[in-house]
Amino acid sequence: MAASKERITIQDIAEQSGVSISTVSRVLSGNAGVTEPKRQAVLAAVDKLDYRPNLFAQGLASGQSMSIGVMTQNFGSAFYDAILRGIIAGVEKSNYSPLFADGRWRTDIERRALQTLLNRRVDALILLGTQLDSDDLLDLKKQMPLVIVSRSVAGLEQNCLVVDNYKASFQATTHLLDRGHQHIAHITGALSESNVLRDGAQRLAGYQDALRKAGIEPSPKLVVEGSFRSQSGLLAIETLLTRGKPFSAIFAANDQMATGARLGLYRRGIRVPDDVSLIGFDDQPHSAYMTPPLTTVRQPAEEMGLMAAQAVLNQLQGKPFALPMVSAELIVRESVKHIY
Amino acid sequence: MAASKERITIQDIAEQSGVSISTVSRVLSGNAGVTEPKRQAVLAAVDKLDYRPNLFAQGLASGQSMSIGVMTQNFGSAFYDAILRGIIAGVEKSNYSPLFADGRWRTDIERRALQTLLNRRVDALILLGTQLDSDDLLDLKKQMPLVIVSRSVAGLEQNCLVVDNYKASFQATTHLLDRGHQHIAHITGALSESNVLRDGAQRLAGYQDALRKAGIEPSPKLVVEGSFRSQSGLLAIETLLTRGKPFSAIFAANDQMATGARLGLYRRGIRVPDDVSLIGFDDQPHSAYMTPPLTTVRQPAEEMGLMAAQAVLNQLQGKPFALPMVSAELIVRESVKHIY
DNA sequence: CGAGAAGTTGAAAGCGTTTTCACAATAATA
DNA sequence: TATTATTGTGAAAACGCTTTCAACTTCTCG
Repeated sequence: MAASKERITIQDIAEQSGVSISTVSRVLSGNAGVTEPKRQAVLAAVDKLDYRPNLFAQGLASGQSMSIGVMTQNFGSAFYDAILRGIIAGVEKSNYSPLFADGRWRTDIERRALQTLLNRRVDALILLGTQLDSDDLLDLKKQMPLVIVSRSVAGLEQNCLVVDNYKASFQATTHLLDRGHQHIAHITGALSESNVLRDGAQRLAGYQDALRKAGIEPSPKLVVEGSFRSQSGLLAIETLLTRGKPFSAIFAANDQMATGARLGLYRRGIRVPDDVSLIGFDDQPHSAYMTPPLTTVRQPAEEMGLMAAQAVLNQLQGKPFALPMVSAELIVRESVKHIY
Repeated sequence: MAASKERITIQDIAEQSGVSISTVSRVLSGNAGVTEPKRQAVLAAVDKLDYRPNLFAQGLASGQSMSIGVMTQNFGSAFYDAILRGIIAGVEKSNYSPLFADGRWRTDIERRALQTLLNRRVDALILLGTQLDSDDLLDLKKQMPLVIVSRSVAGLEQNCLVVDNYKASFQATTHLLDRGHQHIAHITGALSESNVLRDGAQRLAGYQDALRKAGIEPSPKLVVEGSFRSQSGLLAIETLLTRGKPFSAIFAANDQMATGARLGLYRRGIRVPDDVSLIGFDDQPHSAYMTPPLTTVRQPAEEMGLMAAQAVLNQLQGKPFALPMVSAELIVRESVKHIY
């Protein structure tokens, strides 16, 4: 565990095993032939002295940092954190290690964080829900392997890993319809924020189209714009109630807002699911423990992280890679009532 | 934004400003006198060419990486993530940048992750709830500035930042007593896990002593050991109910278990707080949105991160530093009923 | 058996900084 | 004014690795 007193270098290994440092470097990097006996000798020395190459020296000499920059938007977001875990797992068995940064959903902060990553000479980049504009992204893409998760960028479709929000949302709404609900409200995610977060818009579209397909014309009175935050879910209930148009179910564009909505209903003494049914989106860890447990749409976040990591690794090795559109899955729990 | 085509080096700056690279280095690092005109010239060149020193070269030459290793135990834990955010904020204005790793509460994984950090030559370390044994930690402490958050280690008291679990727990229990509760159950955190997670034990002690102080002998039948996970909170309700000893309130050692317990009560048709009152610990973001909103103990996680960062930065500069025991605060919401 | 191809190897040249060293220039002291 | 400190400065030596280059072996094949 403890690093030895004196830093040992490639020179030490060379002496210990009676070869030149070039040879040591070669056996360690593996990209050149070395006769077996020398190879063994070097390996033995490495093992004996517990040698660990100096990454700075390696980086300086080779121009590679053996690290992959990963930009999240918020440490603490259940969805993104799960992706992070997936990325860690995916990168684990490679020689690369991830370098994290947090954009905190603010373009200026993200740009600064990106600079830090770039300064550290990351060899590749994984961007989660980035706010950067497409020009910057296209530029980055030219410089190094790139994967963008949870946002699709025109011209970079190859490099984007997104879930089919529309379809998932369509399904969730259909689930409600199948259970006999006719008057279904929707709390949207943030809609306006320029190019970002179009997740919200896609989910809204899925909801509307599902309704139409069932022969129901979506009513503007039943959709209220949220911000993906719990608070906005709470507020949405007030708005909905004030508008006075009755509804028997609510589909929230994410679990946080569903949670907020749930509290709003509780405050008004409206029972879930007896009086109003509720569906969320994301399947946050705690959603399974809500009262009642929340029916929601699960995005395979961890798997997505894994896929992103794999794709980046493949690019790094010049191998082909593909990022299919991943589909989400409805998790049926107890927040939806069957109406007869 | 985009890095220029050709990497520009200190050499370019030297030429552009008509001085030697030594001088450039000096004005940039600031630790040697340079006459004002040259200084200005260099700065101008740096600005003009948008020069950014190569961190590898710097690291190699100076032996410093200008990075601080930060080990968390789980991306996705509300408490730890908040600390992470605090650390980021605290380190932001310095020249250092954080390097994150995830120990996932598994000693072997943590050791490996630590090695990665060490290989990257971090200049200092912040360890959150580490599982490493004290010998390793003492060893690390000798090598570099170190701050350990949320765990106290014998011989390293100076370097540990912990919250007063005992006191907070005592207060939470007292709150229940003050509201007239006599039969208070406790769902503990993980107790047995060797040296780690003694948070659980401290919270248990606080609970017991508060009871005793009120003249109530704590009953073993009312405490059930949990694991800090939601699931164990759910199970605990079953255990408690099976034991048959009545209780009017539950104090869970964290919010996750409180959430689990809440679901358990819901399943049994036991109302909160009408039939049973509930208190948690941690004040997770979503706890404010539970039904009913959960009374809980808030640890100032983000502030703790800030303090940890500051302490590490001070150490790095050879300045004195201190890590006071931070105290938690009871957040009264709606999950506790006043019994008359 | 001999010529060229292929495989091994060490010396040495970077990679882009920081830092030591020696020297020159300036300021302070006598 | 002559000496001695003090500063400011560039050349050059690290820092620890990768990679090119050239030399030397060892194969292959006609």
